[in-house]
Amino acid sequence: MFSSACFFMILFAVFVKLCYNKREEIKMQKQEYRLESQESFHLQHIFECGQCFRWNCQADGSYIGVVKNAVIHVKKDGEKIIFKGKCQGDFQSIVRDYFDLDHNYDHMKEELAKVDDFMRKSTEFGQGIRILHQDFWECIISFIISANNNIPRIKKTIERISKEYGNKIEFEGKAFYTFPTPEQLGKATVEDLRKLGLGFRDKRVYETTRKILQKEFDLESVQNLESTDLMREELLKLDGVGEKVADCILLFALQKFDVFPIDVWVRRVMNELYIHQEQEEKVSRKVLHQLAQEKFQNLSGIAQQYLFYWKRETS
DNA sequence: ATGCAGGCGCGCA
DNA sequence: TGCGCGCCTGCA
Repeated sequence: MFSSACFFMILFAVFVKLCYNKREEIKMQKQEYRLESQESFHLQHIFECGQCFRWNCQADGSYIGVVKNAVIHVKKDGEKIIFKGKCQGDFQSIVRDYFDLDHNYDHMKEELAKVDDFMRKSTEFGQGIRILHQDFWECIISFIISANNNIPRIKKTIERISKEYGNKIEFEGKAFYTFPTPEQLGKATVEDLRKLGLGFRDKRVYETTRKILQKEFDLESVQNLESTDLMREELLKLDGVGEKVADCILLFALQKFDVFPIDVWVRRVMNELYIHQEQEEKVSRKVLHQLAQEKFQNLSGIAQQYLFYWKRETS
């Protein structure tokens, strides 16, 4: 009698546990979108210029990544670009928005090339770069994780978070996982995050998620603030978001092309080209921001991407 | 093996 | 306001 009661209790506990772990199943459709040609669109330039963490190169040089609730496989065939994917909603508009296809990069490169010879060279070198229009929430968490970290490890960590807390999508015979929503990530404790390899960033991610869930930081209203400075000010209130991370979020999620994120590489290249000082670390952020503003003006963020990619790939 | 990687937050002047 | 330092972890 007692043991059978025990048995049912255990069964019930297992059932509850299963329900708790069960994740939302989403109705997905396979889709395709083709472009006959597109200015400034080189896969390696786009995905390896350090702006994103969820794209992986395939054996044939194509890339697969997860964007919001979609899996996208993008491949170039000469001038043609073929996007295949699985998503809910309009695939074409997801692709056009994410790959920022309605901005003219040729025009921006022309403007930057006029600045000086360095910019002419770096825009030629990274000729196929585009600034991806990334999800605000995902971008916040991803760049908090990027602090004092390297790209392979950042990618691994984000992958683990998605696998643990996101939704599964089957595509081309493989499993992919969406980046968790704030609600989904909110299930993780600091200890859970530590186990996923976030290191000392665990508390920062936990605290930022909490602030967002409790609307101490409202994702919608911050995006609708009237100036970039006000948005930055709000971002800086988040745990783990300093100037560099805030600027990356503004550039990569909110398309603030005039924002100039300064990391060690950009510091290095700016010093090498424009400052010529032995102790590069000593040049203050303020001076570098002023310099960028003077030279690149409203295209500072774009310029940063070309410089970064150029420096990374040639040194 | 020790240092370092796409910083941040803290304590201290 | 502006510095210096410690920090998880994995990889060279």
